[in-house]
Amino acid sequence: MGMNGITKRISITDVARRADVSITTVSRVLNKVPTVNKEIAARVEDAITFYKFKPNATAQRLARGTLSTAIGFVIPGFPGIFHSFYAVELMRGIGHGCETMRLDLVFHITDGLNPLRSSYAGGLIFADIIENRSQVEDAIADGTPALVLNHAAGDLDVSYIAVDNVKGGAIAAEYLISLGHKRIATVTGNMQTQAGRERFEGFQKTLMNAGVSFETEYFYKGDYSRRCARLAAERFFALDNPPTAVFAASDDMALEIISVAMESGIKVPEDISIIGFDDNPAGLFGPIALTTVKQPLFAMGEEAVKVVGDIMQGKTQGLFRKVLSPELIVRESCAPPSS
Amino acid sequence: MGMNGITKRISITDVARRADVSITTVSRVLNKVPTVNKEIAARVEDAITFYKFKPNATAQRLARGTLSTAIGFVIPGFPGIFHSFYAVELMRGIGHGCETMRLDLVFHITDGLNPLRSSYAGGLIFADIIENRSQVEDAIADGTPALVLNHAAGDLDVSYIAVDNVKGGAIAAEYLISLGHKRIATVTGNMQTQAGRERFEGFQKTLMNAGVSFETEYFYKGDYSRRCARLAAERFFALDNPPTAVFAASDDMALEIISVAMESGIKVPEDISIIGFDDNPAGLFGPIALTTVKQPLFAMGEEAVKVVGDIMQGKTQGLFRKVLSPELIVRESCAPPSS
DNA sequence: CTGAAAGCGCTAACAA
DNA sequence: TTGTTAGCGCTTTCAG
Repeated sequence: MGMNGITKRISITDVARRADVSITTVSRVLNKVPTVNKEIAARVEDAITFYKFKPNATAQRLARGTLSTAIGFVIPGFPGIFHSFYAVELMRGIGHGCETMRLDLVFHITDGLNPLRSSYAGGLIFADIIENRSQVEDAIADGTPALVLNHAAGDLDVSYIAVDNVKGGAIAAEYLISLGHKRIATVTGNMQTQAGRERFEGFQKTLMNAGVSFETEYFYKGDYSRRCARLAAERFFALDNPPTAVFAASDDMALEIISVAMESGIKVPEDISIIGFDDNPAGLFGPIALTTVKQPLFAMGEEAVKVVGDIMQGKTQGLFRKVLSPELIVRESCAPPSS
Repeated sequence: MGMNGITKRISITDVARRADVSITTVSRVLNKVPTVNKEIAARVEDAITFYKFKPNATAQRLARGTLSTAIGFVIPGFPGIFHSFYAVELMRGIGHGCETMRLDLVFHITDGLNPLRSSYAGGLIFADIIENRSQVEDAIADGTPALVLNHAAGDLDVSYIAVDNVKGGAIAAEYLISLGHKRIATVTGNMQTQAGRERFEGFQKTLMNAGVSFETEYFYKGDYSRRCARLAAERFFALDNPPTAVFAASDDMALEIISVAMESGIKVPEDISIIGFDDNPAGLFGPIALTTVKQPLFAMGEEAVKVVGDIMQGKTQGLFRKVLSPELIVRESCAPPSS
């Protein structure tokens, strides 16, 4: 039970007084400058532990002139963002990057409307641009190093690391077509996201180019969530002419579709092929290993930190832009159509 | 294409010079002190936008004497932590709490071994204590306001908000017993966590007290993940004398067990009852709504911020300890045994 | 090897 | 209403 009382915060001066040295010397032992007399150093150490003294990090930064060592990670706070494999992988990558670069990681879950309270941050990483374009613009305006993930914001003067989602959608479609499918359905991602729109675009174009017709009844507008996927699956399966394959814009959705299929006695991949997007390890378990399109989320997050960190530290300048290629991962959930 | 060149960081002095006023006046308009002459204020504003001046947050803090306004959230970095509904709900609650208290949220994903680089933080919230007990002890030692979530750390001089997990396990067992089940299995959570151990303890004790025998073949040591749950389910279902009910220490696991059951043609709840833990909304979708034991994760996170924030701001002192009660949520996945 | 002194960029009395 | 003057707590020359 800690004793109470208004304990005034102790500072380097108190320590210096108690050790009977100057504050400079205390500062030296704090910073492990080797040229301090052993005995004096010991005395200082004692005083430090006596007072449980912890240097004021703010004052240190100001004196050292080190501008903020924190990176802000801004994520649109729409419900469910956290529950997506996408956001979580990004976080892990960013967390890891910050750990290795010794940067602090500050989270900002935002509605996108209020201007970010971002004064603490030396750099900003945006998880995507959804309704928060103005925040990105603010960052650009006041010169804060910023990078946008998973959204090739070519119209803004900002760095980004994105994935070629058009290609991703095309890869899925091509694979399904190559297997011989003609009746191919899709559940899209959230169409507010560039990724969602582009995956669908690549998918649809590829179908057209291959001369595979795309019925509107094979289209379901989703939002990456399992819930939507279930609804979509139920609708697809009830069709007079059900699809023989479906492309889901996230693995979570693909997995849910498999569940619905099994519940209805529809066999995967014999009766229906399912391909996902993400390469979520959850796809490895379950009844059949999921065929999917992989995107390197963790690596993106990690690289984002490196880029922004380097700009913050003045090692780099200018815009950094990179578009990564997604990759087909063939497992067990797709096969040629039987009907 | 930004012009390059070593642009020296501009400070309040530059702005003052350009607006031809004292830095105090600039400071005033920065802080929206109302007593500034309109015209002068406008001149200052101009200078500010001209230079794209942003006050140095570090210097502001030092001058204002406001100790850190950041709360650190420390989560053990074991693989999969992020993928659990548990961690994610906590995060949401904490994120929300910080937003309303206007505190910054700094994440620390830690292996538990290295002493936290936590100088930035005015307070710390620990997601649990797993292998990072020493970090909690450090915080206590240097007087950083700290709170542990989901772990009643009575042996440490620290605040906590926990859930009565013994009771949670008991609630699940009681319900199953009341339905008439005699062959009840369980997949536990990670036994490194207090929650995992206590849930099992409450479950087992209740069975014993009710005179329901508990076979070791009905026990599977899990880790909250779907993967373990699948393995457990496969083992349970293959038993000569399979259980008629199973208690899973997380909804994720419960959901996976339902999947395995359906794949094997076992009907839920007719052939087997399943009860989970968490009240994960995912349990609402899927083929049958999941019966579960609810714990108020979001609220815990939110309250934790309030507690730590108040201590940081000197509004409160002393230890705060609270144990919340879990609650039975009856839905469709449990029924009396048929055999 | 140690200490005095001058800031880091800003805020906050206190005067004017 | 505005400016002068001290600091906030620490680091860092520069002498000694």
